[in-house]
Amino acid sequence: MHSDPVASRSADPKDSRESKNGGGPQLDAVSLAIIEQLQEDGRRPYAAIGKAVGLSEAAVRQRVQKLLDQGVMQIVAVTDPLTVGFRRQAMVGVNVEGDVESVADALTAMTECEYVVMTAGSFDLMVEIVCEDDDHLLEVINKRIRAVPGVRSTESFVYLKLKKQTYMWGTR
Amino acid sequence: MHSDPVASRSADPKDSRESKNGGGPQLDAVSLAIIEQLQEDGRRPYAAIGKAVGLSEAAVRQRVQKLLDQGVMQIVAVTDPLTVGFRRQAMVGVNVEGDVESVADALTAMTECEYVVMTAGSFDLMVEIVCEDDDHLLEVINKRIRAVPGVRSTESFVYLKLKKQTYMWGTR
DNA sequence: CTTCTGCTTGCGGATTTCGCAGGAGCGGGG
DNA sequence: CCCCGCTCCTGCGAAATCCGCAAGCAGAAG
Repeated sequence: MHSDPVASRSADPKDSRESKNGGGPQLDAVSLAIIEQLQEDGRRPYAAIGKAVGLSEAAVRQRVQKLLDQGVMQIVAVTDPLTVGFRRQAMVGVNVEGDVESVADALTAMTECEYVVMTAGSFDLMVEIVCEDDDHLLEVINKRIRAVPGVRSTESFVYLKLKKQTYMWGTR
Repeated sequence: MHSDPVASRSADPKDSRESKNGGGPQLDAVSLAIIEQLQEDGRRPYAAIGKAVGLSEAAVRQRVQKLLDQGVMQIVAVTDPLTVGFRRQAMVGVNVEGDVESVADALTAMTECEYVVMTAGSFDLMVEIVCEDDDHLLEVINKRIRAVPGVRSTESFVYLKLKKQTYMWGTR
């Protein structure tokens, strides 16, 4: 099917150039190297980073600040959700009739949706849900997600065990 | 003397039994609050965190260090993979015959697998793949994953657009 | 040629990090 | 009961880092 609503880049009025994915190009090798350093340790001092990538401390500071301001990267603490009290997670595949992007926006607005991605394949959207317990999960999937206009059907994959979760893009 | 923005540690030591899962060193309310601070800004100074959670700078430093050592949390830079040069991503559902965990371990060992989780539902495993281009993705899915002993079948969902990616567990 | 952008060096002061020396609270023996 | 070991917190200097600023330089673009 070619009428897929993938053509967001031309028709979407609020498609700003700073949008998260479409436009984040100009990343040279040095910025890449800086990001790699911060992926190993988000608190590494600027001077140490500068030594590693061949830049002065001030230059690293400026580039990191710009990367942060541009939203290209963020420095945050990440945890295993189970450890912080969220016991039920699930990946939900969603089939949509009509505009996929508007449905995606609606799901993005839900705090329980940690991860929303438009996909090709037998699902139009994949959504990761993080909840506190079974009741919470049930409510989100059956009441909230399926209530979104355009959602045709959903299929749920409840997490049994998280085996791997890394943040090492670019550190290969 | 500090006020008490968060519940005192004497709340209830065995708040709720949970450590059954993949490793839940009981986290009290103060550590939770510290994590929340660092989820907003991974570089926030210890003194500022201490002011927010009602602890001294040194105490915050020790607790953060312990959380890091225990692997409960990590402070890292996260980016949109598209921005750093990985143009093809996919979620892959895997069906397994035999021991699911051994297959999961094999997939975990692959650098291209960013995310591996055992699930209930029509897939036994869900795996997120991050690749540089189409050839790379094709090779990983068709040559490497399907070559793992015990893999019965796979279904791929190629990412078209990443809509949301947050790391705000506990910050609700 | 001029402008603009980005990097470097250098500087000083404010801030933060870090190690270490106590001290308080809490069970478990003797 | 008291002592001991343990854990966690606090306080305090010393060292390192962060941060803003200024002047000079080089390359790219107009």
